[in-house]
Amino acid sequence: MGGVAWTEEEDHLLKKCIQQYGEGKWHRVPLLAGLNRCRKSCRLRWLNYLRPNIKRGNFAEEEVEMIIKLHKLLGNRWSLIAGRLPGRTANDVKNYWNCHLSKKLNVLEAEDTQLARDAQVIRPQPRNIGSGSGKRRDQGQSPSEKGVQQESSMSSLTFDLEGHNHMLQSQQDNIYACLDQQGSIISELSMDFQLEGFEAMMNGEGSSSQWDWGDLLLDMDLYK
DNA sequence: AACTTATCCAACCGCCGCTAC
DNA sequence: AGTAGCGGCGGTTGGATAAGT
Repeated sequence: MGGVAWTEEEDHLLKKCIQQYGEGKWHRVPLLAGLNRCRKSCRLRWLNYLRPNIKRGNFAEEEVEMIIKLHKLLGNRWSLIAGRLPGRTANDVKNYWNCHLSKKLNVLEAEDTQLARDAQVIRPQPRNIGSGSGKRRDQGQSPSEKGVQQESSMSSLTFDLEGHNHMLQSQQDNIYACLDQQGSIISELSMDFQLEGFEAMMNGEGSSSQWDWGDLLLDMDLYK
């Protein structure tokens, strides 16, 4: 493997530790679990292998389609992509992409380039609403990812940041404009969390780590 | 059977943004 | 304002195994 493989005993110790103390505080896990591993190794082992409900084996056709679609929208944001594939880890998705799909992508991109000449795609503009839950990396991004972010940037609609209320009002205005652009498809979206999040935002409860405006806009893109 | 090449995937590495001090 | 520590992320590595010659 890429490093020193985990033994069954180490797995058992880590599981026991997580069950006892919960996730997080990874810097303490090696000590608490009695493992001679760094915090990152413990976290990775848990997230990619030991965590409950991890789906193993081949990717289903629907999953592959979803990965392709999400990658087109998000670029190499593996954790975000994996977040929408229940039971799959970011590492799994990344490995699958690198092994199976990256080659296919070149072919698809060539086709897309041809299609793009024939049809102009209209996308929602205010893509930087909300802070988002994930990290942002400017370095190490693929050209396609940078392209996605550039495409997603809202250069024409800048927020007046004088006051928080004003900003929230702007967010609402922009999302409504966005909904108009998308043909008001929000009412047809089937996934519960989207509606819950939307209602929560409308009720002034703010966004959570599970949901933000970016999620809504992404879902709208996926819905197309 | 022996060797080479390709593929898979677990683990590691370095960097980033956030937070607390 | 500066910085150390942390969690988290994407890119890369390298051993195991399968497939090909």
